[in-house]
Amino acid sequence: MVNDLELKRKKPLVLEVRDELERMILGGEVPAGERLNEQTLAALMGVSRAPVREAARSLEKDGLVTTVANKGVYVRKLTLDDALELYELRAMVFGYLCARVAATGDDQALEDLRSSLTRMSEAAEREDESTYFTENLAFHDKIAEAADSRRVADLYISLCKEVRLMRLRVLSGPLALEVSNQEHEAIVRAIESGDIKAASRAGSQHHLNGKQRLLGTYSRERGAQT
Amino acid sequence: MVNDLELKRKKPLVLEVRDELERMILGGEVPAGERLNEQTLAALMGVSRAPVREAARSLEKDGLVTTVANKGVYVRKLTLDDALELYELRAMVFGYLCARVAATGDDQALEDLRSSLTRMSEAAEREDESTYFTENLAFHDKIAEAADSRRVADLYISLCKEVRLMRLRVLSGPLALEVSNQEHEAIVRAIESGDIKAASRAGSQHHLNGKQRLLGTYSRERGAQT
DNA sequence: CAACGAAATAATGTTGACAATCGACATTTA
DNA sequence: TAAATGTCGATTGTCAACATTATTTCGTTG
Repeated sequence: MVNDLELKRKKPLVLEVRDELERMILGGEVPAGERLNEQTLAALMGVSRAPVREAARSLEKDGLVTTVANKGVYVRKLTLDDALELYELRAMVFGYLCARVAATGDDQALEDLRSSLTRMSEAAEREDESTYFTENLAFHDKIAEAADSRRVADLYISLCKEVRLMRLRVLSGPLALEVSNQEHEAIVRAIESGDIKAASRAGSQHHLNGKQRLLGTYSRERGAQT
Repeated sequence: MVNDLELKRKKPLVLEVRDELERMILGGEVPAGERLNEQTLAALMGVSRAPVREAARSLEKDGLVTTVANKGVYVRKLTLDDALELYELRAMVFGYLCARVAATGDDQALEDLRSSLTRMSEAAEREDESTYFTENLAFHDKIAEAADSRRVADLYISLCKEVRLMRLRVLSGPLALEVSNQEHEAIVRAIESGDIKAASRAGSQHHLNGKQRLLGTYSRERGAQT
C-alpha cells in the first residue's frame, strides 16, 4: 500500500515520492500507458501536488514516464521495437563502461565484482531467481560505478530502468541464469586482463545476448499463443 | 490557416522560460558554475517561481544544469575529462544513428542531407563560420531524425547541447570547416551505399576526430599560456 | 586575537487556492 | 440525421504565502 509517508522523514520529500512512484511503476502496480493523477497521488501519499510534480519530472528524466501538456503524465509504454533499440543502446553504453573499468584497473572494484559473481553463481545453483535478479542489478551497478564516469553511469542505470518497464522475464529457468553468469564471468576476466577491447566486446555482447534471449522469448510466446 | 505569431504567443509559459534560459546558458550569458536564482529569474521574466522551477528541471534533463537540494540549480561546469567522455559517448551514439539511417534507406532524408552538405560546403568556402555552425547542427539533427528512434535521437541532441556548454570553438579556421565537411560527406556516402558498418564507423569517427581537434586546441592553449 | 556559536538573512521546499485548458456531452441548426 | 457549437466537469498550469534549510554575520568567550 502507498498510504502515509510518515512525518519522520529523513530524506527529502520529493525523493520519497519519487522512489514510491518508481517502485509502483517498476513493480507493475500501475500498468503501462496508465495516467498518473497528480492530486490523487498527492492525496494518497499525504503531500501536496508540487512534490508529486517534481517526482514525475524526475521519472521523466529517466524515461519511465512521458508528460503531455495539459493532460498529465503517463507510464511509458514500450513497443517491442523500442525495447530492442534500448537493448542495443544499452549494450553500447555498457561496453564503454566495461572498457573504462578495464582501463582504470581498480583492484577493490574487481574484488567486489568477483564476490558478486560467486553470490550469483550460488543463487543460480539454488535456482533462486529473485536473489539472482537483485544481485545481477548490483553487479551491473558496480561496473557502472567503477567506470568513474558519473554521466555515462547515470545514463546506463537509467537505460536499465527503462528496459524494466516491459516487465520481461528473460532471466527465467535455471539454464538462463547459468548462461547469464558465464557472460558475467567473461566480462570480469576481460577486465582483469586489462584488455580494453575485449572488455568492451564482452560487455556489449552480454546485453546483445539478452536481446536475442528477448527475441526468443517473444517468438516462443507468439508460437504458444492462441 | 495557422498564424505563426499567435502560436508563438500561445506557447506554454514553461517553454518560453526554458528556451530563454537555454539561450542564456548556451549563449554564455551566464557563466558555467553560476547559480540560477529562482526568484531573481522569475522577477526578471515577469512570471512566478513555479514555471522557472519547471524549466530548470527540464534543463536538468538535458544535462545543462545540476540541482543541489536546498541550495539551488547551477549551470553545469564541465572539466576537460568530462568533455572527452561526452565526445566518446556521443561518437558511439552518433555511429548507432548513422547505422540506422543506412539500414532504413530513406531517400527523402538522403536528399535533405545532400543539400545540407552543399550549403555547408558553400559556407566553408565563404569562411562563414556562423552559417556553417547552424547548418552543421541541422545536419546532425537530420540524421538523428532520420534514424527513426525517438529515444536515441533525443539522447544525441541532448549530448550535443551538453558539449556546447564548454563553449569550445574547435570549428574555427577555414581548414577545420573543410575537414569537418569532408567527414560529413564520408558519412553520407556510407549511408547511401547502405553499408551499415561503414556508416557506423564514419559517424563515430566524425566525433572522435572532433575529440582529437579538441585535445589539440587545449594543448595548444596550454602551450601558449605560460 | 582566534574560535566557537547563536541569531539574522536569504534561498529553496512545500502548501493550498485560483486560472487556463482540454475532452466529453448536450444542444442547436441545416 | 449529422455536423457545428456551446457548456460543463475534470485536470494541469500558475501563483503568492508559509515552512524549512543553508549560509552569513556578529557577538561572546577562551
